[in-house]
Amino acid sequence: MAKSEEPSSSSRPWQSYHTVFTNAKAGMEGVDKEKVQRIVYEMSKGSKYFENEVKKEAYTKQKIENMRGQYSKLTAQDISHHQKMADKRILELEATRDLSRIWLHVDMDAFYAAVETLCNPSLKGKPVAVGGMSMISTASYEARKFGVRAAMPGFIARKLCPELLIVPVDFQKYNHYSNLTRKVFQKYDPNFLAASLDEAYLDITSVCKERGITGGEVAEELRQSVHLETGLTCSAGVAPNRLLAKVCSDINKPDGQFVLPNDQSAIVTFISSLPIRKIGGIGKVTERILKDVFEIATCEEILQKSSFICALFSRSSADFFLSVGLGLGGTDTPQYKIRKSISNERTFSATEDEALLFQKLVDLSEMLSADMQKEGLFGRTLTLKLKTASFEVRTRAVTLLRYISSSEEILKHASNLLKAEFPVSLRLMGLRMSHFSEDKNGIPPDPTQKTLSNFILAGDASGGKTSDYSPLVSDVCDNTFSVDMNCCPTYCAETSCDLPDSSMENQTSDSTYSRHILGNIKEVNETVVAQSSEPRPKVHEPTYTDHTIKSEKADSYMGQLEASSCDRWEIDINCVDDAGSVSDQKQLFCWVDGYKCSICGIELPPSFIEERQEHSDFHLAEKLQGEESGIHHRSFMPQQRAAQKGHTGSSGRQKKKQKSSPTTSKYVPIDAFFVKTNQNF
DNA sequence: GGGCAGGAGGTAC
DNA sequence: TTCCAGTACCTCCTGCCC
Repeated sequence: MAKSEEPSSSSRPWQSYHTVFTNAKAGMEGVDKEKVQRIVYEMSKGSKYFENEVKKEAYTKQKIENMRGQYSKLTAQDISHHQKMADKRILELEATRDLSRIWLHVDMDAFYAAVETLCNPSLKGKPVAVGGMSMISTASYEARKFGVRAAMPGFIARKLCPELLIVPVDFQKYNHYSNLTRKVFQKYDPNFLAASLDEAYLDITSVCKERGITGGEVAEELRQSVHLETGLTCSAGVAPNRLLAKVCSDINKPDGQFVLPNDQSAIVTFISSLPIRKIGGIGKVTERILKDVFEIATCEEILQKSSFICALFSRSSADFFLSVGLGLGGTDTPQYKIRKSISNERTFSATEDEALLFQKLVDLSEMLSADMQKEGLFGRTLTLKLKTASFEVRTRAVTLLRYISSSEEILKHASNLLKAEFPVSLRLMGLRMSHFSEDKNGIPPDPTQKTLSNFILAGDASGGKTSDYSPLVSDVCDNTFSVDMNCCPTYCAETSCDLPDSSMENQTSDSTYSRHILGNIKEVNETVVAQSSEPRPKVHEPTYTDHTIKSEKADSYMGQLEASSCDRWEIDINCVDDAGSVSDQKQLFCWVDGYKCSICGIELPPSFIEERQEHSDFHLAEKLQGEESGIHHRSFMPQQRAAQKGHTGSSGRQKKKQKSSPTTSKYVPIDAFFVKTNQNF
């Protein structure tokens, strides 16, 4: 959008198409950047991907403009104040400097491509890329000369280098060779940190001391050993910390090494001219922000602009930048790394066929469950990731009260998240599980912990075992994907009934999100009959004193909510009036002649899907809330109170959901800027 | 104010 | 011809709740 409108870029529009593909990478020094940029631009132009990139670019520009505005508003007094803070912080950070360790970073050279070449010598000396037409994982150094690189689509790579040989990925092979390299690494540091299949950090302090040799000598020996064991070459960097070691390993790639002595003045000299982009954690966007807002291009300049950094960034971001300016990085060896999440995602041809999308979700659920079970993991936050046909990425999450791992349970909750997005055309779906149980059996780590979930569960003070879970997959399959597809845009198939007994845990209230959304209808003492082909259990007649909603009741709520998602539902309300008599009311909601509301007569054509949905929801909520106000004068259980408050949250969540659309131009506060601060450097 | 949750965005490989 | 990945981590924000 904006970029092609700029006069400077009108004759060469590709120059303002900011792609990572022109960024310097080892082996790409002599590449004709302009040519690469033009080809990438021309191959991308007009595609949905391109359009999305343009949107993202506009977002970044806005971010930069906002920061520039803040920057220019800083008064001399502000700057002086922040300079003092920065100086103080720099002293504090400097005090943490540890020059006693020697770190070695090993990086295999074009690992996947090298393994393929090793296994198939006919590839030697030829431009090789590992991956497919849609994406390339690694490119050989011969291919890099043409501008081909990792994370580039194969069809663009082929355009850049018509002779390019594209080899499919084979992780079995890479794992095998990776294990061979790791056996070597282990000899030098049994606790080495594997950053990926082809990278590792080794603390070689002890080896150097014990054998009386330098870091450079260890690196030389290790590289030879790796080559002997695998036939592959690697590059190494030796430095006092991991951040610098990683930078160093890139300097003499391929098959080379660089040593930065454990000496502060050497570090200062090294850092002074180092481009910020060389630092792990500073990517395309961060680099642009630092350059365009602060005019910072090298690490040294970070310190020169430290007052502005402290003024405009959050504490943790500022700390990260100042550390980079000082050449500080990780020197300790973490005892163990705890997995935080596990996920899988798949890209496919864009489709809005809900049955097809559901099948993909089934596959993902099974894959995720299998992966979790392999590692003995139980999680309670499930995140659905979607990429629309226009490359817009959405994530939708739900945190459950219980830790789960079975594919049925995953699918049940994932389905609810997915159906709330319908109708939608997707090209990618993914599932991520996080919030793992410390206990391998899925028992919450600390039931007394003061969390909202526990608060809601407090009614079950006995801590009794939850009832066996009855998979609701059939519900999901039968109801969710066969109903009128004007489905509810909110996650509403989950219910949030009162939880006076633990048996409810499984069937209900396992969604904070739904708790918010459903808070407004949950206190209604009624039975709602969904118009579903699925036979529903018979529901008992509730009374004043009947706070205990059994699982069947939960099921009926579920039916109600599913019904609310549709264009037609019927409420069958048994409400209790002040005199204690029970009245029976029925109200049918449907679209008469396909467009007229049976309740209020408003006309909305079928194409107004969201509007109709909102309208349907409105009547349902109106009805239920009306009854709620009439029948509930009794005191609430704690759980009920929580859920009542959750009600007010629904609007916030909904609002947020709307706001989250990437198409919405958002004002981004300065603090919204992100910088990765604690990687294993 | 602090913790939690959901969502977005950035980064690395 | 083909037409932009998958996994995992992190920070930050907003909104809500206690």
